[in-house]
Amino acid sequence: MPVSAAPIRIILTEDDPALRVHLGDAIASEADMLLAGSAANLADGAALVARGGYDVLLCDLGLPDGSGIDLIRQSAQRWPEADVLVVTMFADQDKVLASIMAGARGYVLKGDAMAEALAAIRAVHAGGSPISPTIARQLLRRIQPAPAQPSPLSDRELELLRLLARGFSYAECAGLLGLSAHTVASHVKNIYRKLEVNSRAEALYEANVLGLIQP
Amino acid sequence: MPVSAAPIRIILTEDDPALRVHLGDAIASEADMLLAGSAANLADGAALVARGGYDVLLCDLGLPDGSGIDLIRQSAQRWPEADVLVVTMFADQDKVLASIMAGARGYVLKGDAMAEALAAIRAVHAGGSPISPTIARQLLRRIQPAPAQPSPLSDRELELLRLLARGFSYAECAGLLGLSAHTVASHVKNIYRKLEVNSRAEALYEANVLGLIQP
DNA sequence: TGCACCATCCCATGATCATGGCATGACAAG
DNA sequence: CTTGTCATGCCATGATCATGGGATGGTGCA
Repeated sequence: MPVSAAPIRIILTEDDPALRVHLGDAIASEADMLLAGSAANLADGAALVARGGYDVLLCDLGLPDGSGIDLIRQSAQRWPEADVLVVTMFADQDKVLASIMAGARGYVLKGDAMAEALAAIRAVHAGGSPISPTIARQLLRRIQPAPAQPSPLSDRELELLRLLARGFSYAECAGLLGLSAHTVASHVKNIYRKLEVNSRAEALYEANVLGLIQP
Repeated sequence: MPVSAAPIRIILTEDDPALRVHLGDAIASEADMLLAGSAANLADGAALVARGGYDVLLCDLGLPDGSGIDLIRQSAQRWPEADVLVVTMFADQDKVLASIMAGARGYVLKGDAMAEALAAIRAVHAGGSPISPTIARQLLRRIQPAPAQPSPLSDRELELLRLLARGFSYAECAGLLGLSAHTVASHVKNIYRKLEVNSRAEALYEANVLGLIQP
């Protein structure tokens, strides 16, 4: 008979006492879960995070002494293997997104049945990210390449710009492209004119803003 | 009595004849959907895409004359407002991810009930991205910041590096930071020594690789 | 106490950059 | 034919950068 898996150790930061107790009780009554800590504010939550020893952090955002997003960030930095679920309201899509950008891997909706919350905990611990298609769509917007703008630069100019971005001197670029250094300088003049800049760093910054080269 | 909404115009690229007909029939029999075109290979699919006039592209990946990923890319570039769903097998998680990176907004699983496919079409058309928590997790890995490496640079050095990245001269940086230009040059020497580089562009490149500054 | 790092500042100087000006030939579009 | 772009190439020159060398005072650690 194999030994049972270790319970999911959960810490909870939630300032609403009723919800904190309700969630805490629900977790404590699950055989595969363990309530490893509970906090009512950011400072106490931060102490729990600093101490470690948890698999999942449930984190409310509106805390009396600060934003739960900071706590999410701390957890993600300090314990990147630990999962974080935001405890939030349905209307708070922007906040969910901000939390995800800070390191959360899903959310638990206030007002949902406890069974939903427990399922989200199990899902995130199992390596998933329980998010809605709407949130997923917002995420896709952040990772899918934008439709290409027509580039103001010619292919040759882009080729040279990539070398400049690596830090090669004109002479080195010339060698790499099989040109004269004078030609490189001529291309640079054209590139800077088109991008309306006056230095390499400015050009690289602008090219990055315009999506012309990979950052 | 309000007029009914326009049907979802769907084009389909799928080389398996049985599945193409099956999907096509399912779509055509839905009151809110319209099969706007059907192709059995990449070239015909590309012609459908080029013609436009569709809201959702259903796209198989393994086509006899090339990869459906190219078609997805074309659709995303040419018609960024159109939605794309990959037609794929459950085991093809890597391909789903690659498709999503190319511009798809969800997937339809071969072998699933038609009702699932139709639901996915409606979901994506309604602005969602119907993806599993596992796929979502993989996506999060791409957008969430990696745990910060300890930076070799001091805060002051980082502050200066950000200004250098914008293209400010030493004199300008000095003015902005309330320092002497000599001090700026001294900081630059330290920055370049720590990053083991010899020019601003090299420093910026390296800083970007190390995640020290935002690209 | 000694050492390293941080932050600040300075000098001197060679190397590189940036840019105005010039040129040629090829190609495409009106 | 004219014009503009692209790709290539050159000259001259002032501005800026990069860097070796030097300095001070403050802080933290062994």
